[in-house]
Amino acid sequence: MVEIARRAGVSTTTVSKVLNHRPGVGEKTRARIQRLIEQSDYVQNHAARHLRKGRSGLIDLVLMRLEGGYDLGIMQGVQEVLEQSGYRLVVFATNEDEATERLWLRRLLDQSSDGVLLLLPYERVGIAKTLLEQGIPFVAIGDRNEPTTAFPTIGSTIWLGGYTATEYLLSLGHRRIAIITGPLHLTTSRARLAGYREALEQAGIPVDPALICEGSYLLGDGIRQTEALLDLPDPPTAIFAGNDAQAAGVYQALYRRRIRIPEEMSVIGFDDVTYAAHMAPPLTTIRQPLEEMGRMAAEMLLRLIAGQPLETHHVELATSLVIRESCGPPRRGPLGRETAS
Amino acid sequence: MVEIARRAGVSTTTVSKVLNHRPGVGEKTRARIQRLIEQSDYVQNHAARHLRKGRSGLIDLVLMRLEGGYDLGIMQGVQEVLEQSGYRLVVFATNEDEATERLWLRRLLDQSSDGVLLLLPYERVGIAKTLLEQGIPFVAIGDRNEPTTAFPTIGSTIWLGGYTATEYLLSLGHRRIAIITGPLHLTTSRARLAGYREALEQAGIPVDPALICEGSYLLGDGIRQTEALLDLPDPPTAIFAGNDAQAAGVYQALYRRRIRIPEEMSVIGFDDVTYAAHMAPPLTTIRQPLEEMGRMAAEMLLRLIAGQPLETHHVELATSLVIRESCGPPRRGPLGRETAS
DNA sequence: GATCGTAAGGTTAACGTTTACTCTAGGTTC
DNA sequence: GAACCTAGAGTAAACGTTAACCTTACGATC
Repeated sequence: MVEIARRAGVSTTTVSKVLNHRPGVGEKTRARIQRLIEQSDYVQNHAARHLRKGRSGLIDLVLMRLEGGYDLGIMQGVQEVLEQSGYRLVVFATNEDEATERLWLRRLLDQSSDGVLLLLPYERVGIAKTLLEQGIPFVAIGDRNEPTTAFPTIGSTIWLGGYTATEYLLSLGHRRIAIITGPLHLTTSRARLAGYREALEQAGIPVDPALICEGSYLLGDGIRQTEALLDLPDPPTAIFAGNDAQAAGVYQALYRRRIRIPEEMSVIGFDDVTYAAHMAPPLTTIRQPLEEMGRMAAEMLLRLIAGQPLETHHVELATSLVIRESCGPPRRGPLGRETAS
Repeated sequence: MVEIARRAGVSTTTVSKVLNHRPGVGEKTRARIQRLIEQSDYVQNHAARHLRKGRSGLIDLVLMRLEGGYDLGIMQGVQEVLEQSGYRLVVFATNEDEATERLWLRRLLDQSSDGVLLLLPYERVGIAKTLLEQGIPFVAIGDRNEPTTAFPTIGSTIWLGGYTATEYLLSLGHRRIAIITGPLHLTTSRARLAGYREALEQAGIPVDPALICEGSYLLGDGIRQTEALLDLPDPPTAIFAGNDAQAAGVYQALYRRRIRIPEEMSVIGFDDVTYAAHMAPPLTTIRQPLEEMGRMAAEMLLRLIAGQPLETHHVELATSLVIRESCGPPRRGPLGRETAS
């Protein structure tokens, strides 16, 4: 910069003014400096600007684990917005480890982040509280375990999703519908379950506790719980998986026993991650608009950082039913080990 | 920091020495300052250190697109290493767009990155060249289109993978083996194909050009090309997909026609991404040790940044055959639309 | 023609650290 | 006991940029 100033025969102040599009520079001088800047391969030093202006141009996204489902959809949305805004995205995975969380939090406080996107349904070390105290702008994505208005949140209509999924299965004629939930200490899991119950009750069907299984949103749970369900004396005709990963597990377990989808068993998922459409058969699922959630969260955060007021502190996007090919009318009769042809 | 210095009755210099574990401070003073630091919630300002020391503590990972397959495996490995080292991971997707690439490159030059991991098989704007010129440490992951020794590269034995996959199918008795490659302008795609050819030739089987389809590593290509293959007068008994995403496409196309895997068609993939094991049936595939590649790349980069010499500039990790359930002996007779029972 | 306003540009300090260098006091060596 | 060394601590400059404030000159206004 000094170099440019020298070459233009002006002070660095003037160059800085040009660079930052601030007034106080004559038209001719501005043009001349502008040209010089473009000719040289000068790039503003990030650290110095950061130090001086107090903005790092970085946004942290914290999540538990890079998994390629839910998280990836969100990340794509976030990335899209940030790319345009000039902010850079820092990704951090806590691995659900307390020490790692603490480490990250400590590092965050060095003012190297302008804002944070929290993709954690719950946390161990009071991240939200700390961020609030430190006045670091942040937005939480996905329903938080503690409903709060203290900070902005982006969610989706989970309860309704659970209701819709169940209602859809009912409409196909199913009466014995199993659900494999997420961990029930998470509100978001309980919301799905509540929607499921509500739909059943409205249809006048008693809720059978044997058909409610708890998973932890992992594929393995889908496998395990499906096997348990199949071993029931009166197995369900449809399975509602708490997320698409678990639905993939259901597929796998059914495949093992050579039970066909949807002829012998209907399966519905939740999330509509990228691979849901790619499963065989393509998975019918409740769509959460993940990318859009990511986009909105990023946009809200940017507004927060810019000090602009938010219209609402909690945005809830609509879930929707995506009908593909994994659900059909219930089978008649028991599950045969050999498929009826 | 000033505050701490004041409270300890010393100069900031001394505090700085303590913080950076440098000599020149008495044992007692050091302990006293140490205690004060721990008591206060002081965190070193990132920007100032960055400015002074010239290190940002940031590493950029550039990729074309967040996809959740190959890229995710690598990212996980990278993330793991960086987390421990104290570096933060900045993720950037070029979307294969020239303007976006250029934008990123320009931003990178503001010295806000200590190093770069390049997850691009090819690029539009000479990223590698620029990084080289600017002396920014970087490591390329995955085979580059231009074989080079100018910068360090992490790859895997792709050719051998292609060979092994084909050989495995041959060993099962297949004679008509199709391959759906990646874009043939990429060396890495051609390497798979070359391995395939070699295996066939060694087995004395003529290469049938009709069985070689070009895809672009996307699921859709798997679907499209499989359909083309099935419409052949003499369709193959096995399909070798250039990557697992394409294999998923193959699954989908086969599902549509109710062709069973592996009874009527064997499918083998490439990469062994997370979801390969979760497909139904679980996908037999050539494993690239993605996480390890990510880890190694990150470690090499850190060493580069630290100015330590590298043992080798090109590391090639071994691919391996992961046998799951998508391959079996070839079917006898033609493909029936109705499955033979 | 004196006064004022304004636009263009410069001076200087500051952002929070680190580091090269300096100073001081106390101990060691002959 | 003088010369020298060393450890502990401090001073001040520097990293590259920005912003508050100041200066100058020129034109407009009455």
